[in-house]
Amino acid sequence: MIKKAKITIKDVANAAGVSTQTVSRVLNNRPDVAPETRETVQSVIRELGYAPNIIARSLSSGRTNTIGVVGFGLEYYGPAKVLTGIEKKAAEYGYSVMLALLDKYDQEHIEKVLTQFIAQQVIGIIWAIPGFTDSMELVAQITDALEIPMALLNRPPVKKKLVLSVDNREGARLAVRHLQEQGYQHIGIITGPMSWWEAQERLAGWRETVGKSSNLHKLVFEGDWTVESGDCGFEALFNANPNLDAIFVSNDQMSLGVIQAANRNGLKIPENLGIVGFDNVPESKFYFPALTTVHQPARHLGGLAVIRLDQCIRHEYSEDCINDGENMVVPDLIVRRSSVREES
Amino acid sequence: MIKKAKITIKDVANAAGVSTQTVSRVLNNRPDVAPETRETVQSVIRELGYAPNIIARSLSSGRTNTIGVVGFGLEYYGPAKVLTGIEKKAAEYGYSVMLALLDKYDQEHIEKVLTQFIAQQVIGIIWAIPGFTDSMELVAQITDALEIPMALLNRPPVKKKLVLSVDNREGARLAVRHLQEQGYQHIGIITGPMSWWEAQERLAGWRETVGKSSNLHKLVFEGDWTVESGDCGFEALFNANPNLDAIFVSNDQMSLGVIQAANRNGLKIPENLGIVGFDNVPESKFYFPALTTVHQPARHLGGLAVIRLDQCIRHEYSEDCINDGENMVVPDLIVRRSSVREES
DNA sequence: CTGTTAGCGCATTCAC
DNA sequence: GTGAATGCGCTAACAG
Repeated sequence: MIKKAKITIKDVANAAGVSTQTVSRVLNNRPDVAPETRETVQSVIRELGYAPNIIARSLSSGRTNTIGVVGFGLEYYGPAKVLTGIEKKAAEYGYSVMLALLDKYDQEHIEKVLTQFIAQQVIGIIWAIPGFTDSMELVAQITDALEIPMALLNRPPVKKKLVLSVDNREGARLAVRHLQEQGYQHIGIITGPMSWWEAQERLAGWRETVGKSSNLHKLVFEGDWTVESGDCGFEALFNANPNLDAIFVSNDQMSLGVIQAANRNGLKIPENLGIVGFDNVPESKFYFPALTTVHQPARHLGGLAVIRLDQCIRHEYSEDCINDGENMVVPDLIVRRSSVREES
Repeated sequence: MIKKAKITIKDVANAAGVSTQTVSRVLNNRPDVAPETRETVQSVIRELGYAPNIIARSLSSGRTNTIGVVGFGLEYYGPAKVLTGIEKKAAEYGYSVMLALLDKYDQEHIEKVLTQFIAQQVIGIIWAIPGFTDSMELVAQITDALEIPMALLNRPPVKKKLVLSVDNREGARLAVRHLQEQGYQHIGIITGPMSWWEAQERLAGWRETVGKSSNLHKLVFEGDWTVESGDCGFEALFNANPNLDAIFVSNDQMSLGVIQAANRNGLKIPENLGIVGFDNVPESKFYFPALTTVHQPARHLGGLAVIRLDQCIRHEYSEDCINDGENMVVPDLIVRRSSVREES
């Protein structure tokens, strides 16, 4: 495969009979070019099939238009949707997206990814990794030193940092209030792993809403997001609370486990047991019964991260005026069969 | 936020009392540097926290280490896993990954993405988009003109092109043969949209295996990958074939629809109806009953794409010696409850 | 409005 | 082994 020598701005300039500078102006849509000159240059560009070398442009101008995205657990629905939202909005804003996936979450791997992005001269970074409370310090420490605009997703607010999150606590409140309105009285919770900030927030929202009781802890089971753990959670909660009549389950996969465990035990949903999940994965609509669940606007969150990051990059948004409220996206409740008792 | 002036190779050279070339040599692990000099330079690099500017390196050397990945439908399990496989292997091989997502599949959008990648000087491209037969021509035409190593995923073999696929046909054969071995006699199929090559291949594998019959077409229902269409497919197939006793369903989501339709109609799985799905999504293990399904090694496919692309880039693998067999990854059957009748 | 000069940070020649 | 010159393709700052 013989490569045609790449055509450069110089070739275009020669062919058009102008200087490279003029071509550069046309490429960058500068106003100070005579309309005819512009036309001529543009037609030459088209004829030659010229495409500017972004690498050279970046080196010369001292800035890239690449944002680095650090992702995690793409095989899950939420993270994949966040990434989709990021990419779409980035493309719209003219940014390229460089992707790095993290699976180990220690200093070595974090530094490696960040070093790579810095070497690539990314103009901003989106840290699309769930907040694990056990490594919060580590991330803060490393990113503090960074002098690149950075958006952190789904973790507790940090002073002077751009953090964007789904309002998990409010989502949990919505779920529990709905169950209460449906007449359920003893509402348990299956949480995610407590090392996840999101899991903690959902638990907090539940706790706020169910009210006080001396035996609240008996209503809590810590799962690990898997279907299996939902199944276990069902068994454990019922053993501890024979009069349990509803469960707020912190994600949809675990809800599936609960549904199946309930079926196995001859419990009717929603008559004997009300269930609300979290995520609104596409399948949840087709669980049996259809699952009431909290919809996370994950895609919107990703898009918003790009918008804010862009504002930071253009110095139109500073850490000093960060207001948590505007960087919280609010989930909403999708009511389906699993939590609605028939009128009798 | 005051930016420290970026430190360059020059700063390192000055601080170490050597020339920039020597630093460059150390950076690139060239052999022709005195051990002591190397040590000195390395310690200076560490002290200053210097990180090489990859942009400058790329311009100077005339090659990047960036591969462009064009993706589609990340919110689905398969594509997300493929992307994960690509990223992991790319990182291992020292490539950066630039990601672009396509949702519209017309000439304009395709060209836009490709133009962007070329401008970014990517050294190779992975086209991780399902083969839609209605736009096969378009892609071929556009990529033919491209003089960049390129891997195409999950589409029909093209002469002189690097194409990597899951062996969908073999996957379907495995599924149908298994059903036959379990004693099922009348095996229908719910396909994906026939505009997808993967759907066609699964259909072909089914057809090869079920044997001849004059009324084969009555055993086929075209779905659209959604749970809903699985439900519809169940109804349609049973109306057309009262003696149907098994269905090969072309993905797991549709299988869920079938399972629920069967439950609703009082049909027992696997006693009255055997089901085999395709994909092996994590939930399929917890469907009720647990779903027998064809596991796609999607992650492996992504990794293999990087390996082959790397070989092409290094000219160790040429289009002339492409052998389809070695670029087909073979799925395997995960046998669970939904297709295994108890011995009586 | 347009051209000239300079330099981005690094790697690739070649000298020494 | 090491250093000096040169240029990658482009844009910024000036001059005209």
